[in-house]
Amino acid sequence: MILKTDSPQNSGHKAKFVNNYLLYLLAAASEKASGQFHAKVRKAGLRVPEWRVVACLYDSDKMMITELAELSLMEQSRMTRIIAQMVKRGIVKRAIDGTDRRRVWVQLTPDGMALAQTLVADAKAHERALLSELADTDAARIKIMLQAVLKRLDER
Amino acid sequence: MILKTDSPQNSGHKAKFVNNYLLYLLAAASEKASGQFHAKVRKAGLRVPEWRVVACLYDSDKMMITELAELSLMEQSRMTRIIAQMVKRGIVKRAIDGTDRRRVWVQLTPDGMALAQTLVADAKAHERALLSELADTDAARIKIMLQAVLKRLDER
DNA sequence: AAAAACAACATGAAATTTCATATATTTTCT
DNA sequence: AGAAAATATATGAAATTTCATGTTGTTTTT
Repeated sequence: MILKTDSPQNSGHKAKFVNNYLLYLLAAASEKASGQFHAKVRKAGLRVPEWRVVACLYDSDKMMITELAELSLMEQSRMTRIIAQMVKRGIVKRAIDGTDRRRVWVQLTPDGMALAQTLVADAKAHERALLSELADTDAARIKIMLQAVLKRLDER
Repeated sequence: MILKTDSPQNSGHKAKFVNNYLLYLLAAASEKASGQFHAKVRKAGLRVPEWRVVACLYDSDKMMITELAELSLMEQSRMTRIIAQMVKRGIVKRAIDGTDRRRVWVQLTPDGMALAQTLVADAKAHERALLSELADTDAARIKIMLQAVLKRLDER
Protein backbone atom coordinates (compact mmCIF):
# COMPACT_ATOMS: atom_id res chain seq x y z
CA MET A 1 0.00 0.00 0.00
CA ILE A 2 1.24 3.41 -0.97
CA LEU A 3 1.14 6.17 1.57
CA LYS A 4 -0.80 9.22 0.56
CA THR A 5 1.10 12.45 0.01
CA ASP A 6 -1.17 14.19 2.43
CA SER A 7 -4.43 13.15 3.97
CA PRO A 8 -7.51 15.08 2.93
CA GLN A 9 -9.67 17.00 5.37
CA ASN A 10 -6.52 18.48 6.80
CA SER A 11 -6.46 15.95 9.56
CA GLY A 12 -3.32 17.60 10.83
CA HIS A 13 -5.64 19.57 13.15
CA LYS A 14 -3.58 22.71 13.25
CA ALA A 15 -6.32 25.03 14.50
CA LYS A 16 -7.09 27.00 11.39
CA PHE A 17 -8.25 30.58 11.51
CA VAL A 18 -11.72 29.82 10.24
CA ASN A 19 -12.38 27.17 12.84
CA ASN A 20 -12.18 29.76 15.55
CA TYR A 21 -13.75 32.65 13.68
CA LEU A 22 -17.20 33.64 14.83
CA LEU A 23 -18.67 34.42 11.43
CA TYR A 24 -17.43 31.13 10.07
CA LEU A 25 -18.79 29.20 13.02
CA LEU A 26 -22.17 30.83 12.58
CA ALA A 27 -22.25 30.10 8.86
CA ALA A 28 -21.10 26.54 9.32
CA ALA A 29 -23.49 25.80 12.16
CA SER A 30 -26.35 27.28 10.19
CA GLU A 31 -25.46 25.46 7.01
CA LYS A 32 -24.88 22.08 8.58
CA ALA A 33 -27.75 22.15 11.02
CA SER A 34 -30.13 23.29 8.31
CA GLY A 35 -28.84 20.81 5.79
CA GLN A 36 -30.44 17.96 7.64
CA PHE A 37 -33.83 19.53 7.79
CA HIS A 38 -33.69 20.79 4.24
CA ALA A 39 -33.73 17.23 3.03
CA LYS A 40 -37.18 16.92 4.57
CA VAL A 41 -38.24 20.18 3.01
CA ARG A 42 -37.34 18.92 -0.42
CA LYS A 43 -39.15 15.68 0.17
CA ALA A 44 -42.23 17.75 0.92
CA GLY A 45 -41.84 19.29 -2.52
CA LEU A 46 -40.47 22.68 -1.55
CA ARG A 47 -37.17 24.32 -2.21
CA VAL A 48 -35.42 26.01 0.67
CA PRO A 49 -36.39 29.60 -0.16
CA GLU A 50 -39.99 28.48 -0.51
CA TRP A 51 -39.89 26.84 2.88
CA ARG A 52 -38.64 30.10 4.33
CA VAL A 53 -41.64 31.89 2.91
CA VAL A 54 -44.00 29.25 4.20
CA ALA A 55 -42.44 29.40 7.65
CA CYS A 56 -42.74 33.17 7.72
CA LEU A 57 -46.38 33.05 6.70
CA TYR A 58 -47.21 30.22 9.06
CA ASP A 59 -48.43 32.45 11.83
CA SER A 60 -49.06 35.65 9.94
CA ASP A 61 -52.27 36.20 8.17
CA LYS A 62 -50.56 38.01 5.33
CA MET A 63 -47.28 39.70 4.57
CA MET A 64 -45.95 42.14 2.04
CA ILE A 65 -43.29 41.11 -0.43
CA THR A 66 -40.86 43.46 1.24
CA GLU A 67 -41.58 42.12 4.69
CA LEU A 68 -41.17 38.58 3.48
CA ALA A 69 -37.87 39.43 1.86
CA GLU A 70 -36.59 41.07 5.01
CA LEU A 71 -37.68 38.27 7.30
CA SER A 72 -36.58 35.53 4.92
CA LEU A 73 -33.19 37.17 4.53
CA MET A 74 -33.51 37.59 0.77
CA GLU A 75 -33.48 40.38 -1.75
CA GLN A 76 -36.75 41.85 -2.78
CA SER A 77 -36.49 41.10 -6.47
CA ARG A 78 -35.68 37.52 -5.69
CA MET A 79 -38.67 37.31 -3.41
CA THR A 80 -40.93 38.71 -6.10
CA ARG A 81 -39.92 35.89 -8.41
CA ILE A 82 -40.17 33.21 -5.75
CA ILE A 83 -43.67 34.34 -4.87
CA ALA A 84 -44.63 34.24 -8.54
CA GLN A 85 -43.60 30.59 -8.66
CA MET A 86 -45.38 29.76 -5.45
CA VAL A 87 -48.55 31.34 -6.77
CA LYS A 88 -48.37 29.15 -9.87
CA ARG A 89 -47.96 26.12 -7.64
CA GLY A 90 -50.93 27.10 -5.52
CA ILE A 91 -49.03 27.50 -2.28
CA VAL A 92 -49.74 31.19 -1.78
CA LYS A 93 -51.98 33.83 -3.27
CA ARG A 94 -51.36 37.51 -3.92
CA ALA A 95 -53.71 40.38 -3.29
CA ILE A 96 -53.17 44.05 -3.92
CA ASP A 97 -53.90 46.22 -0.92
CA GLY A 98 -57.11 48.20 -1.31
CA THR A 99 -55.80 51.36 0.25
CA ASP A 100 -52.21 51.39 -0.95
CA ARG A 101 -52.14 49.81 -4.34
CA ARG A 102 -48.37 49.48 -4.39
CA ARG A 103 -48.54 46.82 -1.75
CA VAL A 104 -48.96 43.14 -2.46
CA TRP A 105 -50.18 40.95 0.34
CA VAL A 106 -49.09 37.36 0.21
CA GLN A 107 -51.12 34.73 1.98
CA LEU A 108 -51.01 30.96 2.27
CA THR A 109 -53.68 29.08 0.34
CA PRO A 110 -55.39 26.18 2.13
CA ASP A 111 -52.91 23.85 0.46
CA GLY A 112 -50.09 26.12 1.55
CA MET A 113 -51.36 26.19 5.11
CA ALA A 114 -51.52 22.41 5.20
CA LEU A 115 -47.94 22.24 4.01
CA ALA A 116 -46.95 24.84 6.56
CA GLN A 117 -48.48 22.95 9.41
CA THR A 118 -46.81 19.71 8.49
CA LEU A 119 -43.43 21.29 7.97
CA VAL A 120 -43.51 23.49 11.02
CA ALA A 121 -44.33 20.45 13.11
CA ASP A 122 -41.42 18.63 11.50
CA ALA A 123 -39.21 21.61 12.12
CA LYS A 124 -40.09 21.71 15.78
CA ALA A 125 -39.44 18.01 16.15
CA HIS A 126 -36.13 18.38 14.39
CA GLU A 127 -35.20 21.26 16.62
CA ARG A 128 -36.01 19.28 19.73
CA ALA A 129 -33.86 16.42 18.51
CA LEU A 130 -31.01 18.76 17.78
CA LEU A 131 -31.21 20.53 21.12
CA SER A 132 -31.38 17.24 22.94
CA GLU A 133 -27.97 16.38 21.59
CA LEU A 134 -26.41 19.42 23.18
CA ALA A 135 -25.25 19.75 26.75
CA ASP A 136 -28.18 20.92 28.86
CA THR A 137 -26.66 24.28 29.62
CA ASP A 138 -25.98 24.94 25.95
CA ALA A 139 -29.42 23.81 24.87
CA ALA A 140 -30.97 26.15 27.37
CA ARG A 141 -28.91 29.13 26.30
CA ILE A 142 -28.23 28.93 22.60
CA LYS A 143 -31.45 30.46 21.33
CA ILE A 144 -31.39 33.21 23.92
CA MET A 145 -27.84 33.96 23.00
CA LEU A 146 -28.57 34.14 19.29
CA GLN A 147 -31.54 36.37 19.94
CA ALA A 148 -29.26 38.65 21.88
CA VAL A 149 -26.80 38.76 19.00
CA LEU A 150 -29.60 39.62 16.60
CA LYS A 151 -30.87 42.30 18.88
CA ARG A 152 -27.45 43.95 18.98
CA LEU A 153 -27.13 43.75 15.24
CA ASP A 154 -30.52 45.30 14.66
CA GLU A 155 -29.80 48.13 17.05
CA ARG A 156 -27.03 49.51 14.89
CA MET B 1 -52.72 62.17 8.45
CA ILE B 2 -54.18 58.89 7.32
CA LEU B 3 -53.62 55.83 9.45
CA LYS B 4 -51.96 52.94 7.74
CA THR B 5 -53.97 49.77 7.22
CA ASP B 6 -51.26 47.83 8.96
CA SER B 7 -47.78 48.78 9.89
CA PRO B 8 -44.99 46.97 8.09
CA GLN B 9 -42.40 44.88 9.87
CA ASN B 10 -45.21 43.27 11.78
CA SER B 11 -44.65 45.56 14.69
CA GLY B 12 -47.49 43.77 16.46
CA HIS B 13 -44.75 41.66 18.07
CA LYS B 14 -46.74 38.47 18.31
CA ALA B 15 -43.80 36.11 18.75
CA LYS B 16 -43.65 34.44 15.40
CA PHE B 17 -42.52 30.87 14.98
CA VAL B 18 -39.37 31.78 13.11
CA ASN B 19 -38.18 34.20 15.75
CA ASN B 20 -37.86 31.39 18.20
CA TYR B 21 -36.71 28.69 15.81
CA LEU B 22 -33.11 27.63 16.18
CA LEU B 23 -32.36 27.17 12.49
CA TYR B 24 -33.82 30.54 11.69
CA LEU B 25 -31.88 32.23 14.46
CA LEU B 26 -28.68 30.66 13.22
CA ALA B 27 -29.33 31.71 9.64
CA ALA B 28 -30.34 35.22 10.63
CA ALA B 29 -27.42 35.71 12.99
CA SER B 30 -25.03 34.44 10.36
CA GLU B 31 -26.52 36.51 7.60
CA LYS B 32 -26.74 39.74 9.53
CA ALA B 33 -23.44 39.48 11.33
CA SER B 34 -21.65 38.60 8.11
CA GLY B 35 -23.40 41.29 6.13
CA GLN B 36 -21.44 43.98 7.87
CA PHE B 37 -18.09 42.43 7.22
CA HIS B 38 -18.94 41.47 3.67
CA ALA B 39 -19.10 45.13 2.77
CA LYS B 40 -15.41 45.34 3.62
CA VAL B 41 -14.71 42.23 1.61
CA ARG B 42 -16.26 43.77 -1.47
CA LYS B 43 -14.32 46.97 -0.97
CA ALA B 44 -11.19 44.87 -1.02
CA GLY B 45 -12.28 43.61 -4.44
CA LEU B 46 -13.46 40.13 -3.50
CA ARG B 47 -16.84 38.54 -3.63
CA VAL B 48 -18.00 36.60 -0.62
CA PRO B 49 -17.26 33.10 -1.92
CA GLU B 50 -13.79 34.27 -2.88
CA TRP B 51 -13.21 35.62 0.59
CA ARG B 52 -14.17 32.23 1.97
CA VAL B 53 -11.54 30.59 -0.17
CA VAL B 54 -8.94 33.14 0.85
CA ALA B 55 -9.79 32.68 4.50
CA CYS B 56 -9.52 28.92 4.20
CA LEU B 57 -6.16 29.15 2.49
CA TYR B 58 -4.85 31.76 4.86
CA ASP B 59 -3.13 29.32 7.14
CA SER B 60 -2.92 26.29 4.90
CA ASP B 61 -0.13 25.92 2.49
CA LYS B 62 -2.38 24.33 -0.10
CA MET B 63 -5.77 22.68 -0.33
CA MET B 64 -7.58 20.45 -2.75
CA ILE B 65 -10.67 21.68 -4.56
CA THR B 66 -12.77 19.18 -2.64
CA GLU B 67 -11.36 20.22 0.70
CA LEU B 68 -11.94 23.86 -0.10
CA ALA B 69 -15.51 23.14 -1.11
CA GLU B 70 -16.16 21.22 2.09
CA LEU B 71 -14.61 23.83 4.35
CA SER B 72 -16.13 26.75 2.48
CA LEU B 73 -19.54 25.13 2.63
CA MET B 74 -19.98 25.03 -1.15
CA GLU B 75 -20.53 22.46 -3.84
CA GLN B 76 -17.54 21.11 -5.62
CA SER B 77 -18.52 22.20 -9.10
CA ARG B 78 -19.12 25.69 -7.87
CA MET B 79 -15.73 25.72 -6.22
CA THR B 80 -14.07 24.57 -9.41
CA ARG B 81 -15.48 27.59 -11.22
CA ILE B 82 -14.68 30.01 -8.45
CA ILE B 83 -11.10 28.83 -8.38
CA ALA B 84 -10.87 29.26 -12.14
CA GLN B 85 -11.86 32.90 -11.74
CA MET B 86 -9.48 33.44 -8.88
CA VAL B 87 -6.66 32.00 -10.93
CA LYS B 88 -7.42 34.46 -13.73
CA ARG B 89 -7.34 37.30 -11.23
CA GLY B 90 -4.02 36.16 -9.83
CA ILE B 91 -5.27 35.45 -6.33
CA VAL B 92 -4.51 31.74 -6.30
CA LYS B 93 -2.63 29.25 -8.39
CA ARG B 94 -3.40 25.65 -9.22
CA ALA B 95 -1.00 22.73 -9.31
CA ILE B 96 -1.70 19.11 -10.12
CA ASP B 97 -0.45 16.68 -7.52
CA GLY B 98 2.58 14.77 -8.69
CA THR B 99 1.57 11.46 -7.17
CA ASP B 100 -2.18 11.51 -7.65
CA ARG B 101 -2.89 13.38 -10.81
CA ARG B 102 -6.59 13.72 -10.10
CA ARG B 103 -5.87 16.15 -7.34
CA VAL B 104 -5.54 19.88 -7.81
CA TRP B 105 -3.77 21.83 -5.14
CA VAL B 106 -4.82 25.41 -4.74
CA GLN B 107 -2.45 27.90 -3.21
CA LEU B 108 -2.45 31.63 -2.58
CA THR B 109 -0.20 33.69 -4.81
CA PRO B 110 1.87 36.43 -3.16
CA ASP B 111 -0.88 38.89 -4.09
CA GLY B 112 -3.46 36.52 -2.67
CA MET B 113 -1.50 36.15 0.54
CA ALA B 114 -1.29 39.90 0.92
CA LEU B 115 -5.03 40.15 0.48
CA ALA B 116 -5.53 37.33 2.94
CA GLN B 117 -3.43 39.00 5.58
CA THR B 118 -5.23 42.29 5.30
CA LEU B 119 -8.65 40.74 5.32
CA VAL B 120 -7.99 38.29 8.10
CA ALA B 121 -6.73 41.14 10.23
CA ASP B 122 -9.89 43.08 9.40
CA ALA B 123 -11.98 40.03 10.18
CA LYS B 124 -10.38 39.63 13.57
CA ALA B 125 -10.91 43.28 14.37
CA HIS B 126 -14.51 43.05 13.28
CA GLU B 127 -15.01 39.98 15.41
CA ARG B 128 -13.56 41.69 18.45
CA ALA B 129 -15.90 44.64 17.93
CA LEU B 130 -18.86 42.33 17.58
CA LEU B 131 -18.01 40.28 20.65
CA SER B 132 -17.45 43.41 22.66
CA GLU B 133 -21.06 44.36 22.11
CA LEU B 134 -22.30 41.18 23.72
CA ALA B 135 -22.71 40.53 27.40
CA ASP B 136 -19.42 39.22 28.78
CA THR B 137 -20.78 35.79 29.52
CA ASP B 138 -22.21 35.45 26.02
CA ALA B 139 -19.05 36.69 24.38
CA ALA B 140 -17.04 34.16 26.31
CA ARG B 141 -19.28 31.25 25.43
CA ILE B 142 -20.71 31.76 21.98
CA LYS B 143 -17.84 30.38 19.96
CA ILE B 144 -17.39 27.43 22.26
CA MET B 145 -21.07 26.72 22.01
CA LEU B 146 -21.08 26.86 18.23
CA GLN B 147 -18.06 24.62 18.08
CA ALA B 148 -19.94 22.15 20.23
CA VAL B 149 -22.91 22.27 17.89
CA LEU B 150 -20.66 21.64 14.92
CA LYS B 151 -18.99 18.78 16.67
CA ARG B 152 -22.33 17.09 17.30
CA LEU B 153 -23.39 17.62 13.72
CA ASP B 154 -20.20 16.17 12.36
CA GLU B 155 -20.44 13.14 14.58
CA ARG B 156 -23.60 11.89 12.90
C1' DA C 1 -3.48 -8.12 -14.44
C1' DA C 2 -8.07 -7.17 -15.83
C1' DA C 3 -12.35 -5.57 -14.31
C1' DA C 4 -14.93 -3.09 -11.32
C1' DA C 5 -15.39 0.39 -8.04
C1' DC C 6 -14.11 4.60 -6.40
C1' DA C 7 -12.32 9.37 -6.25
C1' DA C 8 -11.29 14.14 -7.92
C1' DC C 9 -12.35 17.40 -10.92
C1' DA C 10 -14.69 19.48 -15.08
C1' DT C 11 -18.51 20.79 -17.84
C1' DG C 12 -23.17 21.52 -20.44
C1' DA C 13 -27.50 23.21 -19.88
C1' DA C 14 -31.23 24.80 -17.22
C1' DA C 15 -32.53 27.47 -13.47
C1' DT C 16 -31.81 30.84 -10.18
C1' DT C 17 -29.80 35.05 -8.42
C1' DT C 18 -28.05 39.62 -8.68
C1' DC C 19 -27.81 44.38 -10.02
C1' DA C 20 -29.44 48.22 -11.83
C1' DT C 21 -33.23 50.38 -13.18
C1' DA C 22 -38.17 50.88 -14.61
C1' DT C 23 -42.98 51.50 -13.27
C1' DA C 24 -46.72 52.67 -10.44
C1' DT C 25 -48.42 54.69 -6.38
C1' DT C 26 -48.38 57.35 -2.25
C1' DT C 27 -46.40 60.90 0.84
C1' DT C 28 -44.14 65.03 1.79
C1' DC C 29 -42.77 69.65 0.80
C1' DT C 30 -43.35 74.28 -0.63
C1' DA D 1 -52.38 71.96 -5.79
C1' DG D 2 -48.10 70.66 -8.08
C1' DA D 3 -43.48 69.14 -7.71
C1' DA D 4 -40.31 66.32 -5.59
C1' DA D 5 -39.20 62.52 -2.78
C1' DA D 6 -40.13 58.21 -1.09
C1' DT D 7 -42.06 53.51 -1.23
C1' DA D 8 -43.40 48.90 -3.16
C1' DT D 9 -42.92 45.91 -6.63
C1' DA D 10 -41.43 44.32 -11.26
C1' DT D 11 -38.24 43.29 -14.85
C1' DG D 12 -34.19 42.90 -18.37
C1' DA D 13 -29.84 41.17 -18.82
C1' DA D 14 -25.67 39.39 -17.12
C1' DA D 15 -23.66 36.41 -13.96
C1' DT D 16 -23.75 32.74 -10.90
C1' DT D 17 -25.39 28.36 -9.17
C1' DT D 18 -27.21 23.81 -9.49
C1' DC D 19 -27.76 19.17 -11.13
C1' DA D 20 -26.58 15.50 -13.57
C1' DT D 21 -23.17 13.49 -15.87
C1' DG D 22 -18.60 13.13 -18.29
C1' DT D 23 -13.47 12.46 -17.91
C1' DT D 24 -9.50 11.03 -16.13
C1' DG D 25 -6.85 8.77 -12.82
C1' DT D 26 -6.32 5.58 -8.73
C1' DT D 27 -7.49 1.76 -5.68
C1' DT D 28 -9.66 -2.52 -4.77
C1' DT D 29 -11.37 -7.03 -6.13
C1' DT D 30 -11.11 -11.33 -7.92
